[in-house]
Amino acid sequence: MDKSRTRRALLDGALDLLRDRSLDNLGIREVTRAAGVAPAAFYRHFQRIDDLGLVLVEEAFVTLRELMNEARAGAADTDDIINNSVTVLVAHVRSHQDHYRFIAREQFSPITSVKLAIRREIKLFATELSTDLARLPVTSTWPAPDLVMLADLIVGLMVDTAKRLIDVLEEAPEREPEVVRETERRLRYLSFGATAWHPR
Amino acid sequence: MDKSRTRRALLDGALDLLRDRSLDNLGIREVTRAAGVAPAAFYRHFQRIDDLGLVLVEEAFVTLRELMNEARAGAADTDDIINNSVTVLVAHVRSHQDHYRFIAREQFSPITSVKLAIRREIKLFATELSTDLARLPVTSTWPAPDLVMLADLIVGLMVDTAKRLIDVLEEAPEREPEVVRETERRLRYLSFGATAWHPR
DNA sequence: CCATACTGTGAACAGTTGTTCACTCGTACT
DNA sequence: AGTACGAGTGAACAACTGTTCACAGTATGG
Repeated sequence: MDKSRTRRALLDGALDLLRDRSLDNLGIREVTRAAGVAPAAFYRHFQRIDDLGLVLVEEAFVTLRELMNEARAGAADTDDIINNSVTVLVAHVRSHQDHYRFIAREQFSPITSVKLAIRREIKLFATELSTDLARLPVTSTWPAPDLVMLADLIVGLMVDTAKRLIDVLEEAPEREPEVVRETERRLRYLSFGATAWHPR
Repeated sequence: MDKSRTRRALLDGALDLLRDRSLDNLGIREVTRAAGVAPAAFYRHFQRIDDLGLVLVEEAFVTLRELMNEARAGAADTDDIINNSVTVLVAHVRSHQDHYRFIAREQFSPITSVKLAIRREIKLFATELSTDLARLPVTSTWPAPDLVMLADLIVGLMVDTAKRLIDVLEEAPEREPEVVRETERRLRYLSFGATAWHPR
């Protein structure tokens, strides 16, 4: 009947299974079963499991852009930016756990199309972040490559934090504040580094 | 006949398959086939595929410690340390590609025992690195937590670099120097950061 | 030199997989 | 009102999976 309806059911079912399975090992029959649909129905929406994966990647990064916008909202001095960013990141990871776990895991996926898509999106994300950095007083005079470098370092830290958060959330939730503080420290370290850095 | 002989064959066969498969999706039959051995033989050496994975993790980190020792060998001023470290890392990743790819990929493995083992080893690795950092002039006065933080940042960078290197090596080997230069810059950024950092 | 322990074998098991097929509807458009 | 489209079905296919089993061969130790 409603095409988009079962499509969503397939995506959600897949995302649910991907909680403790890798995309590489995700069976078409499993997904359709989780979606409450006949196996053959899968092919009305995707050709292969890879396509399903690509859609999930796209979805995940849509939420990442949401994150960016939220974080940009309250911008004061550097320290506030850091604390605010981390708070927003934590809240976001918490409410989109499945998507974050998925991209963290499939970042090195043997399914090349998915791996490449994720890498491309992360690169894009870092570029956007670097244009934001260009507006800050400390880094406003830096040339583009240096901005990208710093943005890459920050994004790497974010990915790492997301990974830690997911683990902590499902294993020892009471240790969450600890992760938050750790991340803020590291981020502060990176931003202090900017004051000592001589760009070329 | 020779027990350790087939055991190695199984490990090597697995490592070979893991080039474009995730551990989660690695079949026992596949492994025995790659090792040229009957399926049932697998159970003489490992109970489940997880155990095989744990052995591979251990092997990978043995080579990582080799790396550490090699890198420690030629230590001069900070700039030399950076260049030397990166050179050694590159050489090492090149000659142990399969192991590095494996740990990079399974760092987020759905197979929890393997994931935990990797995380534990990385943590240990960072701790060792931090005691090395304590010997450097810039960081000698830092308290332990700050040293660990910096070590974590560096290790994170190394993992990231290993990942990039593997991709570059099998997709566009001519761009290797580019990755090397990029990594040196980032590492230098992190070390410059140390001069501006106020530990507490 | 014999007996014991143990690695590797090949057959068998029931279960699951991806993919195709002709099919039945319900929907939307003419 | 009727028709053409296409989403979802259920059965069928051969191929593969993990695991067990009794057995064969060989090395080791008494």
